[in-house]
Amino acid sequence: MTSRKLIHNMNPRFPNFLPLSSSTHFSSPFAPKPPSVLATNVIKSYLEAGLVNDARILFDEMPDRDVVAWSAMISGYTSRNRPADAWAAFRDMLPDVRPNEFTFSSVLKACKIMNSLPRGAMAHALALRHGFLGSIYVANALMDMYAACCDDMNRARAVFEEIGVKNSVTWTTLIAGYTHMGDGHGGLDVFRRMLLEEAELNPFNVSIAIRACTSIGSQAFGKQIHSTVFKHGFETNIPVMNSVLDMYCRCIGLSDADQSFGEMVERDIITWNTMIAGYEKSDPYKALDLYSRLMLEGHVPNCFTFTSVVAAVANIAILGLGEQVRGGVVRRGLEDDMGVANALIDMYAKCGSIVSSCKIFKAMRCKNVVSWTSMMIGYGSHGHGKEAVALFNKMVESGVRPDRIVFVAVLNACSHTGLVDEGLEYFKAMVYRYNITPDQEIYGCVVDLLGRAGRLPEAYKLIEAMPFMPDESVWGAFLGACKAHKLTELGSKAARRVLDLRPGVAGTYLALSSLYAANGKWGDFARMRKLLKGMGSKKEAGMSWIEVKNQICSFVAGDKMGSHIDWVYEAVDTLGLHIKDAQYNPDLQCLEDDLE
DNA sequence: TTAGGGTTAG
Repeated sequence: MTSRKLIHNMNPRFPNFLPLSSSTHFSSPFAPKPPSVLATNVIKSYLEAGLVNDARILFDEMPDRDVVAWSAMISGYTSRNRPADAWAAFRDMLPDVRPNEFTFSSVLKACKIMNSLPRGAMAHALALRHGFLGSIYVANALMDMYAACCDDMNRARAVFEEIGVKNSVTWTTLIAGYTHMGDGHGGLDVFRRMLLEEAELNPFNVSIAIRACTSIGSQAFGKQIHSTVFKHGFETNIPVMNSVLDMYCRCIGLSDADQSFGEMVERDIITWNTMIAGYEKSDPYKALDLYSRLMLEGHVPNCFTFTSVVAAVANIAILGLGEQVRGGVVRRGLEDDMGVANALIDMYAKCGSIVSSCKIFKAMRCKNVVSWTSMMIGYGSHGHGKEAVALFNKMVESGVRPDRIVFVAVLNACSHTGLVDEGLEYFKAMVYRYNITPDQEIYGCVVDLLGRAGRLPEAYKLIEAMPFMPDESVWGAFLGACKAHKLTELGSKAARRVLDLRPGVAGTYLALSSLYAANGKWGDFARMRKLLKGMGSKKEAGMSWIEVKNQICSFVAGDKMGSHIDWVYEAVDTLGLHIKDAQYNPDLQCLEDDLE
């Protein structure tokens, strides 16, 4: 039966409609239901089936829409991710029908989804006026809304403290509020208080508490809660075990995660996604193996799966493999997902095809700050610094607010393109216009920016003015610049600071020795080399790789690659000729350092 | 006849 036909059958203007007479008694279970109840039931069925517009048509044809019908419609819009329609319906009902606690809990959820504090606060005021703040449903929904819409937990906390008799949802909502905001310690504090007040553990509060442990990297608490999982028999609950797996992947180790994964009797797509994300960086081949296995077991990969699988391919950097995975994305109609598209931009750039990155980026209908950043980093790593900087300006023009990571990208692009003054302007804008507090990474970028351009006194001044102790990455950038510009005095000063922070790092001694060599200080050079030999530790080799027929061949300076080494040196000679053609005199000293 | 909390990415 089509929805229109059904609506006609239900409509009081049609003869087959059940009439509502004053003699009808509703107390008996066999008594006919009033029309509004029947209509609301049909509306609910439509909403459950996802036929939101049909539900609305029927709703609009109802002659007497009571609070239940309105609440069902508002709740339907909210659960079908149409929060603006839910809010509009809420406003429309107010002049005629008095909302109840069901209405408020649904509309507050809509405010949460819209991330709209003004609307949420208005709903709060109305709930107060109508006297529904005593409802635990309304109070919990209010807490949840404030946790999602505010920058801190103060308002959510105030609502929580006002609740006389808290239930398990109250506790879980507050713990989740802190944890999702990034305050895992706050979440765990509430969890501890919950235990002290002898509230019961359940799979909801346990899984969010594990997530809180993961967010603060607490192995001890994480393991402790994992043992609680067994004590309470939650090891068969999939969301709980998914949290446990994620905690092992991020905080403890992949082999432990693997063990728990193997012990799970039942798994869902999130289980597989968690493991794939866990392996994506450290063992991308294993991540791809899991991807194949999940499909063999009958699961359907989703956008989360592909985001991690595409990232794994980016780490392997085989373009052919990337094209295959992209085929899977397109087959499942997921190419419009923002997360997947962002991962594809990064993957293509890392596989060497910046043109494909550009195509994906340009085809995106919606872009977020990650999309712009991925494209900028792609341009930067392909030597197109000016394009990266231009993209930053375009991003700001399009109304996207830059975050700290975008500034890392634009500062790196400026640094590699020699746009020093522009880079300094971006640094100032970051601090004063966007109120982003620079961290070690940002200072490292600015030191690198100034250092590459030879403006080392300014770089040194900046380091001295830092409001916290510079770490080895900041000093490392400075040392690199001293080496490039052959400034021995400043360089050895920087090296001493790096060694104070991280003693025994071979790379620092190596950088220092080449600095001495570049300035003809052979005595100091010999002393450094002797020290290095005595340390017995080696600098981590910088590795290069090339894709040949879908296979990756990696090599380091001085590598013996059998018969292939001749090809490599031939290619290096050709490059050398090109470099000289471009009127550049290559510095071969650095090559010899690496060969030591 | 209408309402609630947890897990995966960038």
